[in-house]
Amino acid sequence: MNVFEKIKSEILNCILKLCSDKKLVSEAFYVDFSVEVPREKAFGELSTNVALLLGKIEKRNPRKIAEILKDELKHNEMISRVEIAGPGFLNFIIDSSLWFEVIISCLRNGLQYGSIDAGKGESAIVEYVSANPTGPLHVGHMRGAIIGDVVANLLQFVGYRVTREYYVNDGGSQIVALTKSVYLRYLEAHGQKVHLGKDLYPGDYLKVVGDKLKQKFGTSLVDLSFGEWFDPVSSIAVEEMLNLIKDDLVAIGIRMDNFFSEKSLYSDGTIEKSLKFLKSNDLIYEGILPPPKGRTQSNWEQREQLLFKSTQFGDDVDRALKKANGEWTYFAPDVAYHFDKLTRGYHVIVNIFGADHAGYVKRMQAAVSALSNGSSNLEIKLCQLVKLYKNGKPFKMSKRAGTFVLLRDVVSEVGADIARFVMLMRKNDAPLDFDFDKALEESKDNPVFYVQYAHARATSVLLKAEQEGMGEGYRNISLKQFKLLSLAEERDLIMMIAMWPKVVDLASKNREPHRIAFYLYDLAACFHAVQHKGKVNPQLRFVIKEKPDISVARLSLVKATKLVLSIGLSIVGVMPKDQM
RNA sequence: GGUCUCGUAGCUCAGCUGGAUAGAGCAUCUGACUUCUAAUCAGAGGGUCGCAGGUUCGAAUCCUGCCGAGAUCACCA
Repeated sequence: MNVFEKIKSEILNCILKLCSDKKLVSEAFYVDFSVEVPREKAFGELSTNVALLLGKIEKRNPRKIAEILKDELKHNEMISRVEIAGPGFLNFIIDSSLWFEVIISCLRNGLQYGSIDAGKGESAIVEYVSANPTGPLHVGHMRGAIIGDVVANLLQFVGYRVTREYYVNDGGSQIVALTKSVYLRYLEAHGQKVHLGKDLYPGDYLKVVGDKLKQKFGTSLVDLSFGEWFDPVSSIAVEEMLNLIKDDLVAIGIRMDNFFSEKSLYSDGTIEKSLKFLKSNDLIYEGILPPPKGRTQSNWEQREQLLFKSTQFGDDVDRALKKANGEWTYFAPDVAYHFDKLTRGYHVIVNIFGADHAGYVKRMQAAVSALSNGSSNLEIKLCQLVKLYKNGKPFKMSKRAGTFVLLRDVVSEVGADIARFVMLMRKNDAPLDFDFDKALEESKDNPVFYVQYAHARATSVLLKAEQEGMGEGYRNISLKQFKLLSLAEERDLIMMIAMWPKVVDLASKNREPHRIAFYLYDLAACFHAVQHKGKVNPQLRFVIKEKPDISVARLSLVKATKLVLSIGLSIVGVMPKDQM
C-alpha cells in the first residue's frame, strides 16, 4: 500500500465533493499537488500543498481554501488531525490504523512490497556496458555497467519485461587492430620475433589467444596472406575477448540476456533496410558538411557524403553515414541497430552512455525519432567518467604504460558488493572520484556494510524471538497491539517503510538507481536508532518475554524492515547478509 | 568557438521534479556497550546553495547572462 497515494486520493475525493457543492470551481479537480513527509516533525506526519496550488486556480487566499479543505478532511477517519500552517500547507497526523495497514501490507506482500505494476508487462530494453571487445573491462566501464544493471532490475521490479543487452562493436577498425595483434601473438607462439606496431594492442592477455590459435590451427595460418587468415583469427579473437568480458561481468554480478553483434547488421541487410526507411521519408541525402566552427583543423577537407538529416530532430549538424572511402561510418550500423530494437517492439528503450559519448546523444535520439516516425523515444542516461586517484593523486590509465586498472582487480580487492554500492552512492550524471587505495582502506566503513549490518541485526532479532517462543507472532498482530508502538524512533521507522513504494516509483520512473541506495542507507539508520533504544533501556528492546504484546508489535517492524532491506538490496544487486 | 554534463559544509555527496528554519557521511570535538551484533547510537561546531538578474505567494530546484571544472566536436569507434 502507498500511503501517499491513499491520502492523495482522499484529498481528491474531498475536492470533488467541494466542487459539486460549488465551494470550489470545477477546474480545481485537475490540480497536480503533492503529499509528502515534511522536513520538520512539527509539521505533522504528512503534508500537502494543495491549498497553495488551488489558491492560484481559485484566485483566492490559500489559507482560506485550506480552511475549506480542513473542514471537510477533519471528518476523514484516516486523518486524526489536520492543521493549517505557513502560507497554506495542510499538515496531517495520520490515524494509526493506516500505519498499521502499511505494515500489514508490507508483511503480506513480502518480496513484492512496493512493486507497483507500472510496466504492465510491457517490454523494455536496457543497453549498457557495450565496451569494445578488444580486452578485459577496466574500472571506467564499471559505473555504467552497474547503473545499467540496476536500472534494469528496477524496471523488472515494477513490471516490465526487461532485456539486458550488450552491443558488441565487432565490425569496426578496432577489430582489425585486434586481429592483427592476435595474429602477431600467434606467430610469436610459433617462436617468431614480433613487433607490435603503434596502433596495435600490446596487452599480455592476447598472448593467451595466440596460444589458443596455435593449438587450434597449428602452423597452418603462418604462411597465409592477410585476406586468408583474417576471418578465422578475427572471429576467435572477438569470441575470446567476449569471454573475458563475460567473466568480468559475472564478477560484478551482471548477466546479459543478449549480446548483439554489430557485424551481423552488415551481413543481414539491416543497415540497408533502415536507411531505406529513412530515405523513404526523405531524411537522407548526398551533401557536404560545413567545416567545424571556431576550431581550426589542419587536415579538414570538403567532401560529399551520404548524410542523415538529424538537424530536423534537433541535432546540430547532419551526420555522415558513409566515409569518403565508401565504408559505413560507426553511426550507420548504430542507426540500424536501433531500427532493429524498434522492430523488436520495445516500449521502453534505455541506453547507458559514458560522458565521452555525450556528443552522440542527440544524433541517436534523432535517429530513433526518425525511425519510429516520432512514436518512440530513446532514453539515454549519461554517466560521468570515473576520475581515478591513487593515494589522493590523479591517476592516468594507459594501456602502453601498463597502468591499467582492470575491473576484475578492483572486484577481487574490494568485492562486488562494495564496488556496486560505491557506484550507486552518487547520481549518475555527477562526477565520481574513485581512489583505488582509499576504496581498499575505507572498505570497512563503506555504507554497504551499514545496510547489510542492519539486515543482519534484524535477522538476529527474529531468531531471538523464535527462541523466546514468539517467532511468528507478528504475523497475526492486531491493531490494538500495534498501537502500543509509541516511540518517536518507531514512528520514523514506520514512515520509512511506508515511503518505500514511493521511492521505487520515483527511482524507476526517472531511471535513477542511486535513490534506492540512499533510501536503504536511511532505512538502515532508522532501524539502528530503534535498536539502540533497547541498548540504553531494556524496556525498549524488541523482544521482552514478559510483554508479548509490545514485542509482537515491535517484531512486525523488524520483519518489515528486514523485508524492505532485502528487496532493496536485491535490486541494487547486493547480497543481504544474515550474519556479519 | 559550438554542444553536453556539473558547481551545495574543510572533503565526498543527497535534496522527494517549485515548498516551510538547505540535509547525510568522512574529518574535528563531547558523550553512550555486562542483555536482541558498538561494523552501532545521541549531541556540538561547520553554508552569501559559483556570481548577477528574471519568473511568483515561495527558487538550491525553472529562464537568461556571466565565471569556473570536465567531456566532446566531419573523415575513429
